Amino acid sequence: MVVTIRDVAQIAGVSISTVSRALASPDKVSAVTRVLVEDTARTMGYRANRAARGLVTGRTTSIGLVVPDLENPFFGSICKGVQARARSAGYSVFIADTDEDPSLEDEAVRNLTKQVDGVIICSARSTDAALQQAAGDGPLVLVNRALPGVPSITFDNGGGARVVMRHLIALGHRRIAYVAGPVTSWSNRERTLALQAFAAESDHVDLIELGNFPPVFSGGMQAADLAVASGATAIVAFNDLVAVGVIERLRQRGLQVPADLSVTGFDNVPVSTLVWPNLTTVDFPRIQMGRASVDALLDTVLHRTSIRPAITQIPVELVVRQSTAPPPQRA
Amino acid sequence: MVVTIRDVAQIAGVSISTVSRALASPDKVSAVTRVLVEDTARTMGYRANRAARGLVTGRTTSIGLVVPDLENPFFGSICKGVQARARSAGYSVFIADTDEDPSLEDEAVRNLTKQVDGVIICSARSTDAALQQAAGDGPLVLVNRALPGVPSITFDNGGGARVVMRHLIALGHRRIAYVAGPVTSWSNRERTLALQAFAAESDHVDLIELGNFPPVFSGGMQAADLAVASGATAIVAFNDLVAVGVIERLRQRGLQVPADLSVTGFDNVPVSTLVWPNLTTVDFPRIQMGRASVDALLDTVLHRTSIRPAITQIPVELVVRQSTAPPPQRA
DNA sequence: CTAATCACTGCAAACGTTTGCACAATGGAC
DNA sequence: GTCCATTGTGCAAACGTTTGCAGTGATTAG
Repeated sequence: MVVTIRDVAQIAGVSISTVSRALASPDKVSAVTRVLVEDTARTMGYRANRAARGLVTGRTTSIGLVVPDLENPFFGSICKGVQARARSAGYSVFIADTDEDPSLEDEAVRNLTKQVDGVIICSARSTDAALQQAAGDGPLVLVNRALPGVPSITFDNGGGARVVMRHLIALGHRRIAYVAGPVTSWSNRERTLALQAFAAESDHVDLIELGNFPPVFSGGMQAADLAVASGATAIVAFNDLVAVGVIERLRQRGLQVPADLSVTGFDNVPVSTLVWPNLTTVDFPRIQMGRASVDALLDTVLHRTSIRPAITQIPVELVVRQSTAPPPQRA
Repeated sequence: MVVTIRDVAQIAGVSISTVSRALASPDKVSAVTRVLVEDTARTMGYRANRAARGLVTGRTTSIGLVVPDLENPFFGSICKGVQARARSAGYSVFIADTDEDPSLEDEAVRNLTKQVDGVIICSARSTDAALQQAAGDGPLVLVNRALPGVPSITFDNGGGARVVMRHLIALGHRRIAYVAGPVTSWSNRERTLALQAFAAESDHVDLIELGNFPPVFSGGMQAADLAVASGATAIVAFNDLVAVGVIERLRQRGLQVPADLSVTGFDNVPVSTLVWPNLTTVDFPRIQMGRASVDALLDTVLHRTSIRPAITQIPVELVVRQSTAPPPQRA
């Protein structure tokens, strides 16, 4: 039924060791046998059994990827990057969607750990302790979350927050409202701290924190009215979806963006160019991040680089579109 | 280092066969040994090596999922459904993103076939012949594409197209433009045929086919002007993204939706509620489709049901929102 | 009390590879 | 012509499981 290395060896008239070597490490056999074996294998449609190979080598040439929500385009992009890089390195990707549930996340990691060469956890919702534990059980890379002692790839959230503030202040805004994301979100914490710091060291700039909101459209709808009441002339939203929600609510109240208020987002997801006005936002190169995480993981796996579990920070950049403008002139 | 079944057996004071049976088929050992083994295994942190098990059983308890583009939320949802259902059945999911490239798709399928129990291909871009071939190499389920002789899960594209037409005609529209998707798209073909048929059998209804456009925002931008020139009062777009593009271009030209023209989409992706006006569209229950595809696959894998490679059709429904209204009164 | 059945457990083979080691053949240096 | 190094190949063990088969007691029927 299925063709094994034994069949190839028999047809080619060599031993199975030779077949194995011809295909895996071509420089260990003579040129003529290599060609012979390669041809035989190809015509017979032979593909090495991964389970058998994994059993003896102890490696699976596959990695695990854990994400909170595959439906969220933010994570979709990261998956895409991970998948592409993994393939080009000859690795396959196991995927696990945790539905934003920390306990499912822990379980997924535990399940994966023993059956892959390494695991990438994206925007981990789990506790530091659980992650430390997981890192001890096998190669692990954290994406979009930093944890000392564990290799981590993050976006420069602080830099993104600062460049947004600089942009708004340059436009002339002095009262700026922040619609924060979930308290449990690591990146929200990073952004909040950077916004506060930047506001504190700028003259005559007030940062108004409106509180924490769900990181989705409806969260923005909720926050918009608070922002208006606060007298802010610019609103920094936790992410693009929230920004879109804010804009929609302002529209309903008859307020114009950016004429009456400026609004910014984070992430630069596709929807930011589908709404009117197009969003000024901070681009997070997610595919690149996916790729970088695979590189970091394979680095650990292959070279056993337990030396420097570095925290890599990927630079981000401001994308200025139509949702920001100078504040309205005081009457 | 890593704990094997042998270690568990030794500590528990039983043979490895007993450990294996206690964990895999608990009814084959006595109650007391079962508990003993289970406890020992748990405290030792034993997890069976999948490769070893797969080697002897010939099954991997994992399935492969091939999608054209993980960044596309349409496929993200399907992945989510597949993943969830697979987990609850004890299966893991290998994922492969083909970047919309048919040859990458073929390769991905070939790579996966030998290392998983079955493969699900989502919106296959490959040729019928290649798919037939793949179906011969192992269990295969097609999603969002129908192929005789291969188990397929599809949306009721025809039904969706008809319900849109009925809605627009009921509103009073008589000149309806269709912005078609890629010629290579199976679902586009299905929708086109249904629209044509429905228009043909309705009195005084003209279906204006504007041609094929990229299934994205810019495709809608391109098509909008043609639609206006055609004198249509309603525009049926191939999908939601195209519909959003159409609306944006109409807005730029000072035309109001739905006052001047009605616009509809397909898919009901999240963005359809983020734009103004919210889109009237056809909801495609994608997560459900993902789940159904796993069920179909496991059906084939487990019960070896080569009897009826059925083509399952998932019903769809119209979601009426703000982008459709009666046509403007003739002056 | 004997024989037969039954429930439980252990032995050992098998799954398809990779790889350390041994061996054979070849070629070059002296 | 001898010796050594080099190159290429094969043998066989090992990886961690599952599972058919056989064996051991215990239980039950006669």
